[in-house]
Amino acid sequence: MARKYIDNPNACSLVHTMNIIGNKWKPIILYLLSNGSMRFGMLNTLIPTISKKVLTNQLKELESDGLLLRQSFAEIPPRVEYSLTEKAIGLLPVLRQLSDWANEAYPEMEFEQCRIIENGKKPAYNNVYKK
Amino acid sequence: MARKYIDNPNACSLVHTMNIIGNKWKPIILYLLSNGSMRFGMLNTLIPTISKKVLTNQLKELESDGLLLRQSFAEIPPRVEYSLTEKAIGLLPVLRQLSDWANEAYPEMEFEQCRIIENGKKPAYNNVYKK
DNA sequence: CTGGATCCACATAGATACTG
DNA sequence: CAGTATCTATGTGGATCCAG
Repeated sequence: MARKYIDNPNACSLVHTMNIIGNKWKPIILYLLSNGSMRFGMLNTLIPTISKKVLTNQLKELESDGLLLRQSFAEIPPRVEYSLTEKAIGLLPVLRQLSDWANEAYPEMEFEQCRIIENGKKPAYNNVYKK
Repeated sequence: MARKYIDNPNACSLVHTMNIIGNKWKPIILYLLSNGSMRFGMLNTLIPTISKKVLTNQLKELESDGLLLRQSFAEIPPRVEYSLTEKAIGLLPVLRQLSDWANEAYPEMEFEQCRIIENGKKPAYNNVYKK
């Protein structure tokens, strides 16, 4: 037995982090917003395999966890812009390290050939989004 | 619109990382094994709210993704030891940064009061494991 | 002790249609 | 355009029993 007592604030904050961003879509949403704000429809276009319902839900959760700012403009047609909060911006370097780790640990995956979207068309190899 | 074309090996490797470790239990399993190998039953004791079936499944997936080494000893009663691979060890610093981020971004959570287990008893506040 | 097999409950995802 | 509402399908998790 390795130990009987584990004092692990780190484990619990790690769990908390994973509860917030540890799923299929949220890291990608944060990544896509890292260059600036984006509209709902653009996010949906850039992540072709997500449904509107799920995207809506993910954006709500990210907003309620303080990672996203939602700005709704009273126009016709309506416009909603999503952008990262400071909290989320602080997370970007870590996300970068997570992707760096995958590139090193799984060189055979050849991630450099992977695109989300090219010239407005859906990619032929978006299978990484399908688990 | 922020951009029409996104060249994002980082996004895809990030997705891959999250497919591997981005769920409720796997980061905790990796964290618990960071000090050395551990048996199945000990992991189950240290994560009281996981069922055997799910723990088995998580361990299998981690093993097939090259993060865990599984050593089965032909004894009676049987003994199985799990330990981290080099690949997983390379991930530990990033996991540490993820927990650091949560501590900074959510100071009100007071993770330092959170334990997985104390002196062999189940903790009174393991709610962080229940989403 | 370490699981595998089975059954069941529940939550989530997907598809479709609709609305302000 | 940016969602909501509804229904269904899928799958994941929990509990229990069984096996080597």
